[in-house]
Amino acid sequence: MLYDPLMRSDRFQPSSADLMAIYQALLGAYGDLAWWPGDSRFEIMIGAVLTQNTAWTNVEKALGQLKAADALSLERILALSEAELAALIRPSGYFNIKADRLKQLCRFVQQAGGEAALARRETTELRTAVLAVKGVGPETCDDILLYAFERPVFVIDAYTRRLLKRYGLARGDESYDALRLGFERALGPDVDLYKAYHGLIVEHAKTACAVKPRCRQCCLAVSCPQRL
DNA sequence: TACCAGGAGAAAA
DNA sequence: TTTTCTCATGGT
Repeated sequence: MLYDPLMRSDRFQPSSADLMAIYQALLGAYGDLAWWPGDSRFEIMIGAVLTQNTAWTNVEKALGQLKAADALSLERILALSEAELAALIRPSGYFNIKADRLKQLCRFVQQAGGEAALARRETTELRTAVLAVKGVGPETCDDILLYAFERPVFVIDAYTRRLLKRYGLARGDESYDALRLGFERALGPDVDLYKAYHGLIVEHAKTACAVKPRCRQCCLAVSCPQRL
């Protein structure tokens, strides 16, 4: 289903067939990826904040420094001063802001009774609560819900917007929730599919130009001369 | 040297 | 309500 460029509404109602065709094309190109990288639910949550507007390679450095300092835990992060935490996550960029955001997230988890208590919450209630944490926007929230808590919430990022635009399925400026709900309605609640789909989109964005320098529709790299 | 990367919140218009 | 600005390191 192609969108009507003259229709200025916030609607995004793709067909399941269109979205699955893109998924199958990406799956065929990159295979079944083990994604998101992270050894624990807590590490995934921390990584979701650290990766905000930042390349994952820089996040890996920051996570490595947290591990080396034995600081990758709720208790240790809350015990560190903001300056100490900022120094450890420096490679991820925006370290002062992210140090505050990590502490906000850890305080929220602690006040909620821990990860296990959060895991018992119903998905909509959990999403509302996580979104209310200062420094956690919709993408970071949904990274956490999908990959850390395994809830059927589709993650929308800048790559996903470009992908939809290049395939002519969306304008690309629709609201976050319009795009998220469009995926969820078309695909049905499927945690494993959502995880794999988002992972493939990101993988494609990182490698497409090298693999298919002449691709016209799907290459997501900003540096690609075909980008829209 | 300049641009970009798995955003989010505050300030300004 | 919408747009613009700010935060910042590391790779290309």
